[in-house]
Amino acid sequence: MGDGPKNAKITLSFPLSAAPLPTSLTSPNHCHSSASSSPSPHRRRQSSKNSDKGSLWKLDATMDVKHRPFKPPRHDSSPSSSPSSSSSPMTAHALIRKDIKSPPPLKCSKLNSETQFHRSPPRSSSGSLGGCYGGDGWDERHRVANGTASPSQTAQILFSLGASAYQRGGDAERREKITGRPAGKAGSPHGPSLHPPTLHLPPPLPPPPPPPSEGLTAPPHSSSYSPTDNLKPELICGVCHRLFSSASSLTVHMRLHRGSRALSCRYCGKVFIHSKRLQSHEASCRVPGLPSNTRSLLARIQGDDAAGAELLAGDENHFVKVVDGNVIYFCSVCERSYMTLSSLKRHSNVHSWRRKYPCHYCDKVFALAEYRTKHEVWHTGERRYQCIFCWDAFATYYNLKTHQKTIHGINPSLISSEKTANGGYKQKANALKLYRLLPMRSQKRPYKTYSDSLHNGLLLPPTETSPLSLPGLGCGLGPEDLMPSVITYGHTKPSVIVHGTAMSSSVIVHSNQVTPGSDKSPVNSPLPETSNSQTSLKDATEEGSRSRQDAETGRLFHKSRKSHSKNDISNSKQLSGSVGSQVKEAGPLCQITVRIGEEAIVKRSISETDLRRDKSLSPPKTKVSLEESDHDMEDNLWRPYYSYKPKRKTQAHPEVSSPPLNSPKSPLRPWTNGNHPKPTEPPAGLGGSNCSPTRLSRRALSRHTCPQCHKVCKTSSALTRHIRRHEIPSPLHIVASTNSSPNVSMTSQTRITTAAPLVSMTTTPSSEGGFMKRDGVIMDRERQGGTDSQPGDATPVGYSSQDYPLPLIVPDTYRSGKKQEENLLMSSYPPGALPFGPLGKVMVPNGGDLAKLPFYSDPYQLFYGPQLLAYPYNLAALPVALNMMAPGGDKVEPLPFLPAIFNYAATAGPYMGAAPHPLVANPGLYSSSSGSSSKKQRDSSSSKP
DNA sequence: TGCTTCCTGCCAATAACG
DNA sequence: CGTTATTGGCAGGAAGCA
Repeated sequence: MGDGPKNAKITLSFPLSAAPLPTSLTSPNHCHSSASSSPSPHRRRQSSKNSDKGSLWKLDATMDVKHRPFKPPRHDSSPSSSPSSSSSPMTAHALIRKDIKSPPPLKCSKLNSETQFHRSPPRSSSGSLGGCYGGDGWDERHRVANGTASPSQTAQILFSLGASAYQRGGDAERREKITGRPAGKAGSPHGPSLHPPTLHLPPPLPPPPPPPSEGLTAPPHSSSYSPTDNLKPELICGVCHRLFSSASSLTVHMRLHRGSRALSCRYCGKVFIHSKRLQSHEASCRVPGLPSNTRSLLARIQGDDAAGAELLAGDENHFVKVVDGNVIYFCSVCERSYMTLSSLKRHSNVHSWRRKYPCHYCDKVFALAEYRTKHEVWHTGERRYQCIFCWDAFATYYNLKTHQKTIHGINPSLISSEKTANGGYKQKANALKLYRLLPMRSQKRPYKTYSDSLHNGLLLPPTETSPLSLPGLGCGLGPEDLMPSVITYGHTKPSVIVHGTAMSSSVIVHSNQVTPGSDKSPVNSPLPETSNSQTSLKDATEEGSRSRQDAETGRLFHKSRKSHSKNDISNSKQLSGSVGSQVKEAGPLCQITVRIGEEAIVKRSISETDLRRDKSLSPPKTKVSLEESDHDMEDNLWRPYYSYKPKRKTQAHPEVSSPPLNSPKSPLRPWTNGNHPKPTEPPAGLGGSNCSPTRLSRRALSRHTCPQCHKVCKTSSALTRHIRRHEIPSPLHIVASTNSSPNVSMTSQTRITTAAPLVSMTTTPSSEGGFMKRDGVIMDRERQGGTDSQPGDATPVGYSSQDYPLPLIVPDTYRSGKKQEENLLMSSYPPGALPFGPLGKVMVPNGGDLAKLPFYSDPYQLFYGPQLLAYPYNLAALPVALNMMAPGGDKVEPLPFLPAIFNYAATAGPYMGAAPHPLVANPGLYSSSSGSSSKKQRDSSSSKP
């Protein structure tokens, strides 16, 4: 029974980082886990390579793993070998911990089931019923085949059971699952040591009685019936032979066989025998806009109730679960778990690409702003990591660390901070830093406006619902098909990626056949000048932003589409060219991306089904994102960092898609039922859904709808304020509007410009050299955009506010007033832009050693002299030397910055003349940014639903 | 092996809403 | 004006790639 081990292992592995898990653990949990948890697609994905081996994983486990670290382990029955693969922080024991949590090993399975009911009362019941215990179904279906189910089998089965199974109202099978689960577990061949025979529960039942019409869910407490219970013969269900301790219980149970629909969930079809449980379930199940696939996930996860988790509300993009008092957010697409909602949302973009972050210096595009920022460092040559021992500055933390290890023999990581199990960073109080992080030279980009993000979606006109046939895919993707996230990797080059918007999850289909012709088809989309290719690329990347705008503008936008600038037209042409006919018929809710090499480029998006609902609105069927054709670019040119290539450890799991596919369409959203005005946001679509789902879900149902963008506000005042925002033209907006036809209410240009009001702030100065020289390209673009504004040229328009190229050196006026510290530091920067070489690297004027050239000018020095850290370095004294901690004593407390003590000013040398350096004058500015607990709380609180 | 990219908890700044 | 949501940066290790 390789199963046991495999299972255990798998369970442990956790999605995030996971290295492939060794498959050698067996654990009772395993049973438990396998049973209670649903196979995580994600996990499977990870182990996809191993999938054969079977990757049964337990969602719970995953969660636990990630979160447990923060808590003291309850149990550490480390299955011996916790395989703890080095790579993954979570080790087997973590998993086990959870699984084993309460019950002794022997009772494991049984207890679990019981506990689950006890722990989370209402839900638990449903959860358990929900099929957490896949084991049964598994049992039924596959045990037969093998006599034992391998983890992989189990995983598959569980997974395949998917939403549909749950939603459709249980059938006998489901029921069996539930009831039989323990048995299945127990019966499991591998019931390892942890899984003692005692676990053998009475075989759930004789072959499933004719399933009641409704589909039964196992009685919540079914599992609780232990063989040991004294059961009266008369209390045996005549249908399924289940034993009951009381007549009332039996009576309730019989409802199942009667198949009364009255006790089935209106939203997911789950059947309950207790009305209270049903009510409780419905309350949680009734999440507006919750897509079916998410529901299925929820359902599966509910099974985890056994583990003491309680499922909370969620949205299209995620679902929430409470485990041991911790709120955990799960990505609906890959089921990764996150401690904070913000982390989850950030992650979600990886699937949706709702927002794209193009490098301003090359054609790379990133899914996270941070990635781009880091990447751009290589273009700018900025060295922000400064060694406190030798003052050398490095571009990356890695370089710094390497330097300190090799040159100074110090590993800064040893004394700085700690990581969380999920890979997150947790700052230690009084953490020491053996380096200084110099302020960013380049101006931070302004935060994007909410509205923009909210409407990121793409918004294409409602295209018809006609199925999207992707050439190459050989299949038509109907709306429904697209709903679930399907990820197919075909690695040929150009391929099409479809992002399903319906569920926030992205549907990605890489097809080889996608048509070179269509894609690149020069014919259709003659890509004009290559010179524009870049810009167009950026535009393309910014498509999301535009889309957002579009969404905001709503129908207006659609109406105006026809009057779009050439740019759009050309784009559309390109699109049509690229995507070809298939796109035309694209189903709703999706976004089509052309993939080049391993990467994806969003070619265009398709509007949400919402639009479908209101066909009258239906504008153009597809919105074309501007896009450059691939043919211009080679793989090298366009390489979004975030590759869709299946990664070992992450990425969307293929499986996920399937269940949802089959699953009935998600229930209509609240507004779909009636004639409500559509919620402004693109309904949840790729873009829409992703856009601040939370906010939307909370506030979307109000009545105050913006006529312009259909945004819904709760109060009239809010609406008024919102409308005012539409009325306030930004400088760029004005410019754009002047260029565009006055009659065009909203062109893509204007939309874009409005989206980037802040840009104007930066661009204005740009004329005065705000941009670095190496930004010449960008400047040109901008210029074009501002003056020429050729329809076809993407120019600045293509950038959403946050993506708009910004000068590396920003006028003070543009800086946030809060950035006093940075301002002070920035003031010490050498004026003007640094010269850059052909490769975007900083050039050393006299041919000096770049590595030794301080990125920052002299005035920007360390305030503590290296003499304080003479070799051999006395790390123990470092805290004191750095004036970060009080010497000696049990209590180590941070000290106020006391430059006088170390005579920093003297050692630091002259600063900008006689005047002391700002930091010297105001040491408080240097105080570390140790987070305040209050903030923490705030964050945590905010993250909680 | 060296280096880049990815990841995620935490936090600060900012935007939007009530 | 207070609250809440969003955005993006940082840390620093893991994963991935050449």
